[in-house]
Amino acid sequence: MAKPQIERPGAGLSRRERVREATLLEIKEIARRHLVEYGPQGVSLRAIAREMGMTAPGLYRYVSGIDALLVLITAQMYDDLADTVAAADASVPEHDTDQRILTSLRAFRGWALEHRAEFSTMFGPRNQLDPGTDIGEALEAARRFGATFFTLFDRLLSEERFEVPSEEEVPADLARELRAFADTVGLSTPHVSLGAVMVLSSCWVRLYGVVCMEIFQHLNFAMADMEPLFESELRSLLSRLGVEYRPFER
Amino acid sequence: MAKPQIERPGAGLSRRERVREATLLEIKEIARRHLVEYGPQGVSLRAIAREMGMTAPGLYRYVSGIDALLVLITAQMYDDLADTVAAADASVPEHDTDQRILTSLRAFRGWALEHRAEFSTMFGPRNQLDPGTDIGEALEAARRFGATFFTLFDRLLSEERFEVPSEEEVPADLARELRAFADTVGLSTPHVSLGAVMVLSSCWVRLYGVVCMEIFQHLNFAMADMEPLFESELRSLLSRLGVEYRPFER
DNA sequence: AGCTTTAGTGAACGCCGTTAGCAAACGCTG
DNA sequence: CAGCGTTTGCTAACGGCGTTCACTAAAGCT
Repeated sequence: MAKPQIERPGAGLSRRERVREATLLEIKEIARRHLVEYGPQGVSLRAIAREMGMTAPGLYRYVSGIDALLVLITAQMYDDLADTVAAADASVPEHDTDQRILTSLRAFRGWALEHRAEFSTMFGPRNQLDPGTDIGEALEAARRFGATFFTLFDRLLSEERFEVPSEEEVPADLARELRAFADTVGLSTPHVSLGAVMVLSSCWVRLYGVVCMEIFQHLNFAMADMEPLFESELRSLLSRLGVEYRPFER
Repeated sequence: MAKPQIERPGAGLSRRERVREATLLEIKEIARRHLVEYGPQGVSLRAIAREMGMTAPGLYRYVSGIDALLVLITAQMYDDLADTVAAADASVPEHDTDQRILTSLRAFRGWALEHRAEFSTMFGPRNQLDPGTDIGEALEAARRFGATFFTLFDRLLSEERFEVPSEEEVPADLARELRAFADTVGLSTPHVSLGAVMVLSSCWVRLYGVVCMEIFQHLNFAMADMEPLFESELRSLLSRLGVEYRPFER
């Protein structure tokens, strides 16, 4: 009887590599849980090692330092968020573009609300980590997350939902920056004009603003529930995009 | 010859209280400098004490702990920012409301750019400090800062620059929150309608979003200079407020 | 002059990140 | 199976941190 040759996670890896991958995963999971429970300051190699039944120096076989570990889990969290948004998008019938957009954007806020600590480290200020720390992995994951939204936007664009500003309406200096932006994120296909990129940027900035404002709690001294304000911004934002707003069904 | 009885800073305070106030000030200044130079992690009581030629426990006569110190300097920074914006506003002829608004908002961004570390601690995520830390002082300073902007807005409102949404256009749940907000910040004078508060909130969220995006560097992997995007948002934001946009003269 | 309040110190505790040297386990090769 | 390099994890140690406590010395008041 031949052994089953199914593609399992970790296929093609030696036993050693598999167990190594597993402990690295455990490290990241515990680190993320500590981040949630004790805040960014509360993530410490010693505490993680303690919980795993080993000592701190041992972790250096897996991670080059605490900063690198934080970068690793940040990447993980971007992937998590991207998956959540993609799942929300996929949960709506394919043809109903309006509802898909709505659901996706609300899923973004929803994830942020349920993962405040994570969201804060992902979208809050970059604390200066000592030079030499490879940030590439997190950047790559952030790019994947961004692509989730760009896909949504691209669909709106191809459906010609909203009026796209002409090239003349985009100031020259802004045009240069938008071009660089579009090139980097892979939005430079022929049918995506600079005006469209401008609209996208503006919308993204607004979404980012409301959600940060809520998660970072900068209005909570005066406003108990931020959902109505979010929905209001969402509505105004979507009207710019030619998407029909529908109230949130609870 | 009678001694001059001029109102000096620290008047009415005993010698002891004056020198105490001075060292407290020195502590805060060094703390803030360390924040700028070494980041939020780099602010330590021991380092501050060392620089002052004393030992860390001595600082506990002035500050109840590191968290409290961070709250103190945060308050200081809000005052600093408020002063900067107010000065910008005052630097423009009184009658030229449009230019005063423009200048003030640009001053906000300008201060943020020149004080990234400060801005990040003020407007970034609230890191959870141990319970019992009095956050009141910073909140009070933040309120003073907010008042700077509310004054600008109030002027626009009284000049009837823009169309104010009617009460019916404000959803009920949002209305409740906006009312609470207006009450807390002292905007509940009769001539400020709920629709006006809604417009103000929306504008503030957008300004906050674009500046955070720039300072926290969440687009800098794809966009070198954020000024054009800021100016573009500013323009669209001001058009909503019925304020004439004028390009930035360098 | 005497007494009280205050400012600052030194020692200590328990955290933390990180490095260096060492011993055991693992897994491959002959 | 024996041998041997590689990988893994440990202990010990260094220096830094926040914070508490007991104590001294100075400052200010009566």
